[in-house]
Amino acid sequence: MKLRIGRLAGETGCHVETIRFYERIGVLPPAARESNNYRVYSDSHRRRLLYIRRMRDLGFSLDEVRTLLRMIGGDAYTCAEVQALGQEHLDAVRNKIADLRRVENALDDLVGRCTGADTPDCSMLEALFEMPRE
Amino acid sequence: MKLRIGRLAGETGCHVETIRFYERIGVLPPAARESNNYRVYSDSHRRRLLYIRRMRDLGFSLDEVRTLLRMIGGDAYTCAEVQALGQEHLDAVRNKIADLRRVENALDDLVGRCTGADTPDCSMLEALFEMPRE
DNA sequence: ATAGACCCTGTAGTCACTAGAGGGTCAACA
DNA sequence: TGTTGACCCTCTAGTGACTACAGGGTCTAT
Ligand SMILES: [Zn+2]
Ligand SMILES: [Zn+2]
Ligand SMILES: [Zn+2]
Ligand SMILES: [Zn+2]
Repeated sequence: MKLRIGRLAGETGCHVETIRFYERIGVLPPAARESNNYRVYSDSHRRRLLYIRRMRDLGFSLDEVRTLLRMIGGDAYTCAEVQALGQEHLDAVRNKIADLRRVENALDDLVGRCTGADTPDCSMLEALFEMPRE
Repeated sequence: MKLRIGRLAGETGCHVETIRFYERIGVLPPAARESNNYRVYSDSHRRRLLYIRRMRDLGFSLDEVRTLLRMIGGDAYTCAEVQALGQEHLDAVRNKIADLRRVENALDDLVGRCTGADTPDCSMLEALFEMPRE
């Protein structure tokens, strides 16, 4: 029921420092304190932290997390707004994947030129020198 | 032949500040100076900068760039070493792509749950609250 | 009494830039 | 001649999302 920061970290799979960091920047509400000034957490904190971590796992920025938390907290949101936010982020992820695939192809091509020999002439390096930009 | 920082930036597609930054951290050798203290660049600087930018476009870190520049400069490298560096980076890129595709699938699933209605009940948010981690 | 596992605050470091303050230099134009 | 504007300079601080100390306090067990 009540747990200290180390146990909360263990149960949510994130570092103690990260929890304190989230409190400092305001995405987690301040924890209650024991008489020795140790933080104590309840189940609602644990749920909220898990929620934050799941959003972070999906690549949402802390700003986006804050936005969604505000929407939920105030109950002043619509499914359409949430969907728009999700779709926008999904588009960003897809763009990043496309970028990385272009990089992957270029790199694959470059590495493929290497003979792997123990000599100081490397066609990958030469190709890099002559490659056009962008 | 001789060009100032603004023109070098224009020709290489990078910002003036970035060039000064590269000089400060030592990936670009210090430029010569005019009597008014303005930096002057020659063709070898331009080639080196283009080379750096191409590596950065491929996602190599500045540390990796430094390593490769050192190898080339000293001529004390083998094709096999270069290939290993390239392959390692390619593997990292592929891992990142795989991560992002998992994220893409999860997000696609979540966004697909939304009805897009103007009401404050959203199955994406609910699913997020119940999702397992990792 | 002392070791070890916790906890606290506060600051600084990471990466690769980017932005800004506060100034100097130079050519052209009125 | 004065002034506008495009350049250039240095130095510092900010970005995101943590992470790593430094330098302490607290609590339990041996
Ligand atoms: Zn996003
Ligand atoms: Zn090679
Ligand atoms: Zn790499
Ligand atoms: Zn919805």
